[in-house]
Amino acid sequence: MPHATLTATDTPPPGQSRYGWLAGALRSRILQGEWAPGDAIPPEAVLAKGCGVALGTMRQALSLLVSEGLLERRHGKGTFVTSGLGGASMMRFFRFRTSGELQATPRSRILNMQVRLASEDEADSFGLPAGSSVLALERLRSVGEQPCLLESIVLPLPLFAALADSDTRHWDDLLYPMFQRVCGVVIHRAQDQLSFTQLNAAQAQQLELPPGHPCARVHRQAFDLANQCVELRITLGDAFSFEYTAQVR
Amino acid sequence: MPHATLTATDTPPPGQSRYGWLAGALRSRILQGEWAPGDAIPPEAVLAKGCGVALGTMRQALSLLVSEGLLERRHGKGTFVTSGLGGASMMRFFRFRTSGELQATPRSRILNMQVRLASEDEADSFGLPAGSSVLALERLRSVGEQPCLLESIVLPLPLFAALADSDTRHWDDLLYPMFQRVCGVVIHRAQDQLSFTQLNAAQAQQLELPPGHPCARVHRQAFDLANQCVELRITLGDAFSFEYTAQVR
DNA sequence: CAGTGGTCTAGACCACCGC
DNA sequence: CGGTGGTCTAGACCACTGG
Repeated sequence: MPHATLTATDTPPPGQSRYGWLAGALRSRILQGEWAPGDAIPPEAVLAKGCGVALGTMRQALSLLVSEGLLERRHGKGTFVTSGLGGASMMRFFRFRTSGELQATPRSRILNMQVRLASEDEADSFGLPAGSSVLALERLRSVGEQPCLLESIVLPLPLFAALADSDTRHWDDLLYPMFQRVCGVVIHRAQDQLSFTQLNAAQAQQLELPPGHPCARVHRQAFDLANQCVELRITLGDAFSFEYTAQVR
Repeated sequence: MPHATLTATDTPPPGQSRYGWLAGALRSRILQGEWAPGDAIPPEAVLAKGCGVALGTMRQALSLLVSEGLLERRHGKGTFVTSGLGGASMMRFFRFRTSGELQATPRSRILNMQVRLASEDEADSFGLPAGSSVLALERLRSVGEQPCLLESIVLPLPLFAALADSDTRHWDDLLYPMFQRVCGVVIHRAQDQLSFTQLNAAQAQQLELPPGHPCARVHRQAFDLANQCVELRITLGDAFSFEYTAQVR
């Protein structure tokens, strides 16, 4: 009757270390949804006993998952499944000076939403078969009355179907928490490719800048807990407002 | 007569963990030069015995210094003091297509070198008293015959005096290894602030681009092992060749 | 106070390296 | 082969959290 879910009693590590194997087993249980994001997993001592392994070994396995960003430890409270990226992280690349105040979360307006066929690259990124559908959005973000970022967002479609049927006028300013609430998708990691280009006529009009104006371009791929790409996004903003700090080593 | 240098036998941790205190002691001994960059420190077992502490505790202390980038472990060989940043790391921000081939280390030419008084900001960054001198350089980097990066470099002066007396025509293409060889300065970490601007007339001429051409600007502060800023650098390059990938989380 | 993660010990054995 | 770091154990005690 003890140990409800055991994972190791019968499976010696193949060519791996034992804690590496334990980490893999726990990772599967987390991705499979055994504990929801934000929930606490069982105490170390219980997991260790349940897997028939020493406490230190289990701690080493948990540390691996913590360093992957899948778990968070809170001293005296427990070990918790990560709850995902907050949201406004696009502003990390820009400094918009509206009228002296500090950075605020920009207001969002969806300019356009449509369902269309995925391009080859998109299907590839999302791991979808050729000919699949995606949800394509255009979105304008403004601080005060001033437009500052123009975004083009692509989402894989069976997954985000709930959004396609909703009224974009009621969407939140932050998409990632909404993705989680509405579609159960947790954004866990993103990769941003930065470059500079110039605005075409349509883009310039939306951002209230002259055509040909220099702009910074952020090409983002966002990934869920299972490390599957679930969002492609291109963000454009005034190049002179671009400012980003990178640590080397 | 055993244990040549002991550090812990008489000093219980104040409010810190024991491994944190051990890490601090080892950090001091490293910065003080007890082991040179690239050298191996004594084996874990010896250090642990010498400090009167369990092996696991010493390993925890070493792990801290490894995560700080001060030490590197090599399985079966030993634990080594970090030997510093390689060099060509500026190219991580640009993709210059010269004629199909991949990225090569650009050739360097020093356009100008002078000793001058430090600005207030410079003295501040370097931790120098007001009125100190610095070594100021201008440097052009080229791939093939094509100029691609224009750099303005400032170095604190008692430290880099050996460079002020040397012939810039014989300098290496990579500065950081040369800093280490000639001045004993190990560059360990850097912080790069990216932004966008336009070339003035003089800059444009050096880079063989039109004045006002869009360019990316990298403002770098480089730090030594003791985390002291020892180089300020501003790098300019064609904005449309800029390309950088950032990981979020 | 009971329950959690954090630190520490003293040992054992394994995996990699170079001679 | 001897020496190094890497893994693992079975325990003890400390420090933080919350009721």
